[in-house]
Amino acid sequence: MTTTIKDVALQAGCSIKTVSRVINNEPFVSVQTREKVLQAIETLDYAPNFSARRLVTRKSFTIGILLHEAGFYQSAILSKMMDISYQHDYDILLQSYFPSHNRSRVKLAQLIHERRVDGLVVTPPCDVDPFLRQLLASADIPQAQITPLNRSRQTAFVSGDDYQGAFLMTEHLINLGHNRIAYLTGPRNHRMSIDRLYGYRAALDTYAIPQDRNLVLDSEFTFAGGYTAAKIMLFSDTPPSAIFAGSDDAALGALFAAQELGWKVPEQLSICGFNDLPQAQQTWPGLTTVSHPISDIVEKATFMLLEILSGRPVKDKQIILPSKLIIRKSTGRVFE
Amino acid sequence: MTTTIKDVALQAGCSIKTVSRVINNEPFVSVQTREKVLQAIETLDYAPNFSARRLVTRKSFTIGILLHEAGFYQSAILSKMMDISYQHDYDILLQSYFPSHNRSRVKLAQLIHERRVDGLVVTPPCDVDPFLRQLLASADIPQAQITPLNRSRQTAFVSGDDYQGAFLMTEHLINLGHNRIAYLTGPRNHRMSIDRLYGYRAALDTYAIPQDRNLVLDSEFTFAGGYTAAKIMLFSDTPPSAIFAGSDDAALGALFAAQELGWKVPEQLSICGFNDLPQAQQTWPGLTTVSHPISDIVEKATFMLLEILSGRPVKDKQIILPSKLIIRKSTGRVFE
DNA sequence: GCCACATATGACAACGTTGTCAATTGTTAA
DNA sequence: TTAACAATTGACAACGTTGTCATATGTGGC
Repeated sequence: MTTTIKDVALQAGCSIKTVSRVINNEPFVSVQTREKVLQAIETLDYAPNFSARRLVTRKSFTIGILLHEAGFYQSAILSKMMDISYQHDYDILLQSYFPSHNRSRVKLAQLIHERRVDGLVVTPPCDVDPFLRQLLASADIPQAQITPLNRSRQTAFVSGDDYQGAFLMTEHLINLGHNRIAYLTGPRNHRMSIDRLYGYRAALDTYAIPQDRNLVLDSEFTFAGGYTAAKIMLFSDTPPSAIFAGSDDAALGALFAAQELGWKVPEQLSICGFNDLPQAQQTWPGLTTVSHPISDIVEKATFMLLEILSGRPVKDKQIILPSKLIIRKSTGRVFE
Repeated sequence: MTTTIKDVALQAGCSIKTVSRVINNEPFVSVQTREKVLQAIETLDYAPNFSARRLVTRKSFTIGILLHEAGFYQSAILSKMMDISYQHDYDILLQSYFPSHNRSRVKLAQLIHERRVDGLVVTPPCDVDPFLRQLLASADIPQAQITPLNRSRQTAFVSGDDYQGAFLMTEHLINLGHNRIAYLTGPRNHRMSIDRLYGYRAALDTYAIPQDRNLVLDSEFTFAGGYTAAKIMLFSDTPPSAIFAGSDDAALGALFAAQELGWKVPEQLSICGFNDLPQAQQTWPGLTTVSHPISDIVEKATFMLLEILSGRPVKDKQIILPSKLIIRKSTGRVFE
């Protein structure tokens, strides 16, 4: 039998309501009484029952995090979220979401409906699923999105600046003397993939470098995608002198392909990516990339959600953080 | 106002208890009544309130997962756990644990005390902390450990075979002609680190290769640890012809160091690791390593926990899964 | 000495479910 | 026909909190 608030009240010689007041730091409890209650709590090793508390307050003190897959990007997100919620006494509930998977949708709808979570942090690429977007839009639950697919909605989000990052990177390559720069895209329905493509194109235009359709290859933001795309590029009659992959995963795949084929990086071929995953600096040569400040992004998004949950007004609900160039060893001057 | 069981009862023209019976699939409800109730649930879009249900059943239908850090290993664990709990209708609660961090301990104790989770999956390296071990041992809560530090206790666990894996790897190197094989350890208080060291030594003994103390270097199971240790080794007067790192992270660090110093892998130096992380095959040259079947381990551990939770007897509570050699390009014949 | 008002406390009703147990109905065996 | 028993149903009390409201108790101003 676990100890309840009644036991504490009995021990402290007061009513359960007074104990409740002490627990919740409510005013109007005399110092002596408070002391007695705290003493009793200590003695009895009492802890309030969350289910009861939740039942009556209609809050769960839990943040749900919607995850599609569990990769590096996601673990970086989780890591930061754990820190923040740890400090704010919120629990974190993991909820997997498989796009276009009916059971998944039903489960999420239940989660929201039953208020098992007070708020939701949505991670990419969950929101590629139109059903999910609709569900979230119509659901009456506080939410914050991390680098969402679609920015037109009214929901709160925090994102990196994909356009600017890609511009910077392309500019960096141009400054190194490259004028045949290949770009490996991600899925065309990912906003970030398109934004990066536009940034790449804008930089080319700015420096008056003609666009070459053959240098833009539709791919996936994965190791395998980058690997395959790079091989296609490198086997072509007029290979590029630099490959800019839209994600680090793809860049690592491209790097692997190049090394497998015996190309020297960066002497014969420059390769760069986007995101600055931990692997980017653990590979040889270190990968030049664009930092995507995921830790900041998650921190801001989670904090935003907590603010919304606590009822405080949030002034800026849509934040885009600037990108930064991270130059390592995988890019270099063009070698004639 | 959300719909409750009362609304459903009213709509279906029966008592709340009968509705409860239908929800919980209890017997002794006539087909007609069940039908009416289901109809009402459908119409009203009703979902039971978890807090109320938890309060009365004293169960939370939630599995807690204790994590120290959120790295790759951990995200592999989460990924699998999400799958399984998804299928079994359990929620997953993330709980961070920072060893020798007092607040962390208090929070965990509360979590258990308040029964916010029905059971706990403990991931490494949380249990290096003696306080945690004591807390878990004295806590009356079902738990399953993943590759625990200490196997002497009565708790359920699933682990890989570290000794055998290291033996196989060392044997592989010996068969390639190596007789100066360095081994980079992990922390000495990690059982797995020691087990792997013993496996390495046993293989040397089996093939009558003299042990050389200078070839065993105390390190960390991290990229930085492997990097530093490899540099020390490679700068020595009598460098090894092969470096066996006790973890893939360390092996990747060693590989980076070797490449930075201009050593050709595997022509001049063989490098191998342990765990078969995804990066192991995304680096060039691909890393020879020992598979640590983390997915199976987590599946078995989680399943075990669910069995315990459901009250079914678990026959084998301590499982050690065999390791397997994964040969890639980072190891080769000794080059004279 | 008394009123007004802030401080301090408790009795009791929620919250929405499941568990207990009694009551009703239907069915089978003697 | 009736006893025995299974199937079906519901009334009501938990579960352990917090919210509401009423009731003390002190305290300062007149």
